[in-house]
Amino acid sequence: MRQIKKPTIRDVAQEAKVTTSTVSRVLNESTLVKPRTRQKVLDAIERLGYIPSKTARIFKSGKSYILGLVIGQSHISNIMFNAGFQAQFKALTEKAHKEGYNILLITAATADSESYFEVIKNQVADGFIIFSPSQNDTLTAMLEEADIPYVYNMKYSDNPQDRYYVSSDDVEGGYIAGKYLLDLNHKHIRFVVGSVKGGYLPFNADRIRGFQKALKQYGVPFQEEMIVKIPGQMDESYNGIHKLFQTDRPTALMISNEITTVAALNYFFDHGIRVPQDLSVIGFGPSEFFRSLRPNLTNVSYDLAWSSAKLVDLLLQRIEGKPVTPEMPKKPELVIRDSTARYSEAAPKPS
Amino acid sequence: MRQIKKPTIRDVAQEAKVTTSTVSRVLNESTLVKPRTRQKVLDAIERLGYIPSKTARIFKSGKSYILGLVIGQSHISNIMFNAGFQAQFKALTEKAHKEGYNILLITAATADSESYFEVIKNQVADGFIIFSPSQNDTLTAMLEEADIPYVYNMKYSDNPQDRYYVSSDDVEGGYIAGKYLLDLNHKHIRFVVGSVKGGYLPFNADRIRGFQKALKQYGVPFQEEMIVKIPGQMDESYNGIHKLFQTDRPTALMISNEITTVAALNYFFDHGIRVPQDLSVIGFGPSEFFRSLRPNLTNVSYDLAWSSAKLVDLLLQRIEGKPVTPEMPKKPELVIRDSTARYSEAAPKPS
DNA sequence: CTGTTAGCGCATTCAT
DNA sequence: ATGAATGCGCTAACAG
Repeated sequence: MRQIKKPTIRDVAQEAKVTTSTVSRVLNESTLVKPRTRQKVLDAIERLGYIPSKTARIFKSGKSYILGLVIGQSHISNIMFNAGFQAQFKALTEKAHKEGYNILLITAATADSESYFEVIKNQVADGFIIFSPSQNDTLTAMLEEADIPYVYNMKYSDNPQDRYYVSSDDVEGGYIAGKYLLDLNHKHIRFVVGSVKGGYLPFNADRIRGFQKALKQYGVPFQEEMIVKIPGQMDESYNGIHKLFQTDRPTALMISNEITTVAALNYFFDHGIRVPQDLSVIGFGPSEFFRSLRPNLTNVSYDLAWSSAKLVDLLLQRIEGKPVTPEMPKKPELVIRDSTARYSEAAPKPS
Repeated sequence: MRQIKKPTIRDVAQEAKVTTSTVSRVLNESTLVKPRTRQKVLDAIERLGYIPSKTARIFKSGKSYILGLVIGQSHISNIMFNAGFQAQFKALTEKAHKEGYNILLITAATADSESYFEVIKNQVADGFIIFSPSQNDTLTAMLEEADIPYVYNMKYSDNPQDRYYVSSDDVEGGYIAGKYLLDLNHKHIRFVVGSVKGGYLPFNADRIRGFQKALKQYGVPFQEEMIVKIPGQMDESYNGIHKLFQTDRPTALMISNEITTVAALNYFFDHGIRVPQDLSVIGFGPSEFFRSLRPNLTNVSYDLAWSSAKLVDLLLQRIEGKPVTPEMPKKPELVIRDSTARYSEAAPKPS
């Protein structure tokens, strides 16, 4: 029954008593193949169980209809359980499939330019969606040099030339969160963010900037200790929150990472800190996620489905060599739920 | 600076004043290329910015080092936010990368055999990891016929010949959960499971079987209403739990799906049903997930990292044509945490 | 140690 | 409407 070797287009041609050209024509639904010959070929294909070699087709056409999604290996564990990543990932794959592409998941050993480029250049894909490495200037240069289409999932440079990304307005995000808390009379606010090698990811830097803008507007002086760096994994976050609350008792918290948010809520649950009675909490990320938490969390809501779809569009434009139409960053919205309350001195304080 | 066309191995050969064979040899670090020529070639490569065509290499070698992960499009939304899937997915990609493979995410329009086969056969991948479609007998036959290496993520057949999967012992899972609740004096138990087209997924059927075994052992008669079918998405689950608790007040719940578990906990939070005081709850899935819930959930713990790695091993064995060594299903363990308590009449009942 | 030759499976000229 | 011939980029067998 089974062939020793998989049948090729030649076997089909022979079986159908035609040439490979004809077979190729019926495969590609070419114009004008006589119905009779066409049927002969189809029969032969059926009889042999012939499947055209995708590999050869890619080789010939130069198009794989594959989009590479590049992530640093060290990030993958953390990132995979992050609600924002999940939302992006889902939107990315759905959009890609809608456009006839599949997603190839690529991980680099580390999150630096060299490691990224090393894996990217050896991959079969028409273009790459890159989850930004720690530094990406050299990576960008290398990709340009090699003429490889790419897009980044976030703002990756301050050079206005570098506009191959779709972002949200993160300054606005930090601003509306801060402003809302200040409106609620909070002054003792802490902004919990992740940190990479002591610095901030660009979007966190922007959010902090927005937060500072709100503070200034309300005449509250910014102090360094308002920014609290806590790692983004569950246990480390829990410990980080613990450490914070041993020395400090803010009345409001902004948390830039979803996993840290869950860890914080768990910590508050475990230690009888009531949200929002004792503490107001604002999260950042996809709204559906915060809606599934208890208490329902007030959050700065990002439309990741939208930005992910735009990102794929952008990449496809680059692949097709079309001029790229940059997208305006979408403003995030504040969704007010049950985790934020007005601060007053009279409010019960945790012991 | 940039070439009109990407340089090929021929361009390099010309530039280095050697033949393509020699270039190929240095690319493949072949034995015995004179250091001097080797350096000449390397220089030429550097000068031209040459990158070997992965596509051509795949075409030649027939090996892509890509593993296809096949999911029904209708499932992808639900599956992506499911803790068990995430854990599998993460473990799968990490293991694949460790073995030098990348994961290509493939979605089929629907979850039936024809749709699955249609996308699979047109993909470039050395083998496929298939998240089981609703019915897979014909799919399996077609894959065998086409000589495509595949494995399923779960038991997909009762034919002992069909052993291309790695599973856990789900009968045991249902059994230990039921037994523990019975030990705690619960009799009014409900087992919440998903359902597909009115039937159960094989692993749920097994878990139910295990539950029945426990009941029998304790002399508690099984009744149909002990099994509650609730869809696996967040909102539908919430509504399903709501509906259940309007007509029924079990003292203990086993929940076969992680999202449904979260939805249920949210419902209990919203309606003042205390866990475990008013209701004991047992979840099924990866332990880390249930540990991140509040209250900390007692759960039947599956080692998805282990089974996923084994699954990749199995697939690689098939790809390499090695005889397949089937793996014994691993027994899940009951991890007792804070969501289960002994039942006594005196216990406070919700109003 | 290096060059010559052939061919992987397919699509695409160019003839007929 | 179909066949014959060519080549995509690379590797490998065979010479030399």
